[in-house]
Amino acid sequence: MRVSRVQAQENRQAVIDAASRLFREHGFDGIGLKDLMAGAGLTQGAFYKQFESKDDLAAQASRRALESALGRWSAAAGANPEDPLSAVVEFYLSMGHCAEKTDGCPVVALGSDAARQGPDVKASFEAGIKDYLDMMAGWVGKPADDKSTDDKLAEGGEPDGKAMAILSTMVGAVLLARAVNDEQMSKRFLQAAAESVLPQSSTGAAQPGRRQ
Amino acid sequence: MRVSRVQAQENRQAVIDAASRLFREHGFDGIGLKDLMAGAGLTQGAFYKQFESKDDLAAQASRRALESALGRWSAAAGANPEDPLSAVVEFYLSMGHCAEKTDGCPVVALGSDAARQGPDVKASFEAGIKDYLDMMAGWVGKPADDKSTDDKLAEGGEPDGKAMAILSTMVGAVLLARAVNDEQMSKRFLQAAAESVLPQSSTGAAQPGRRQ
DNA sequence: ATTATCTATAGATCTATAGATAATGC
DNA sequence: ATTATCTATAGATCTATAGATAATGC
Repeated sequence: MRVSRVQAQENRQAVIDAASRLFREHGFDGIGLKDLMAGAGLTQGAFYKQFESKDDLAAQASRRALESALGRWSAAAGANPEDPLSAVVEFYLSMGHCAEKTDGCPVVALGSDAARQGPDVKASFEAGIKDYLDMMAGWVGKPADDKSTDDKLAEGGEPDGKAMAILSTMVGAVLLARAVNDEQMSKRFLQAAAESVLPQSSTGAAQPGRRQ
Repeated sequence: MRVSRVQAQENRQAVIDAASRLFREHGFDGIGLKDLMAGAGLTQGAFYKQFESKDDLAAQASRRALESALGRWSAAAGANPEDPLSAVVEFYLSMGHCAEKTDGCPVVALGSDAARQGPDVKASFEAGIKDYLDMMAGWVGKPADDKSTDDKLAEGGEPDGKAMAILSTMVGAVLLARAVNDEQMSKRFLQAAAESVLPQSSTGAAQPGRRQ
């Protein structure tokens, strides 16, 4: 039954990957160790050789989820280097992302839950959120600033307030859009948020004010 | 052991009140029927004479939490009739509200959870969110519009996009502020959001850019 | 007679641990 | 010899139900 050390490391990564999706789908309290391990094709008994506790896995999986989300931002931005912010906003504030709880933004899927977790999970979110902000900082406001959010906070200075406000609007809009039954209302939230953070351009979605 | 019908109705309301706070504190999956009933001084056995299921209570408690939150908006707005939006924003985007998970905004405390719930819970959130938007609609944009968000959606028209964007920013900022360990970062999120939704005025919080 | 609440319990599930197994790694 | 995973289980907790109790409401 024993596997090689290399295989054991691969198993560990597979559990973290599966958990990063399963937690987003069901919440930290909505899924048990048995199903988390089954998500990687293992049984519950192998859990405690790999992780200290469920909380430990929650922290690892949160970090993984945020990293994966940042990768999608990166991909969206790379597909439109002329206007990366618009590209990210268009993807993030879409009905597709709104419906995609399992693979979508972990801040929306687990933000309310994270607020109730211990410092390890919050540390994962904090690091991931700083990565979001650092990426956005290159797209809004003063373009020649390459300090990280961490550096700015350490200096007692300002992290990019504009990036923080835009991220808040995006996260809040998807959270609200997912909390209601009315799909039309969800669309309006996404559209209103997109118009608010990209005031100059049309948002690609249904034209505001147009009827058919 | 039996109590009067009047008392039974009071007990029911007490359970809903307690649950509206306990669910915000622990999440829908983070607290059981025993503790929910104990929150109103009752035992678990009385639950199913009062509610159909835990999901049923979740929907009732969500409605109650949203109503209570709207009451606090109303109170904040009434305390400053000259500028009700600023009054609400100042209260909502404060570190006090950020720390106050149990009695704070249910969209922030339970939004991620609500997205995973059934249509009854989402209906409670939808109704409460529409109430938020209707209240804000009087403070932003065209002032002479007294149509409800429901009426606007029914006509296929626009609910107030500005109100939706502001609400998204406020909700997202508190969600993000609560998901990180670093208190300084939390403050920055609240401040950045306040500056974004109230661009003209100073925000009462620490002066941006000032050091000591 | 009805019924709101109580105690008690069924049956499932949860986190965490214990001991067996079989393949790795020395 | 070590150890990653397995099966099995302890002990707690979960939702939901059953039956007892005692006060209400007719």
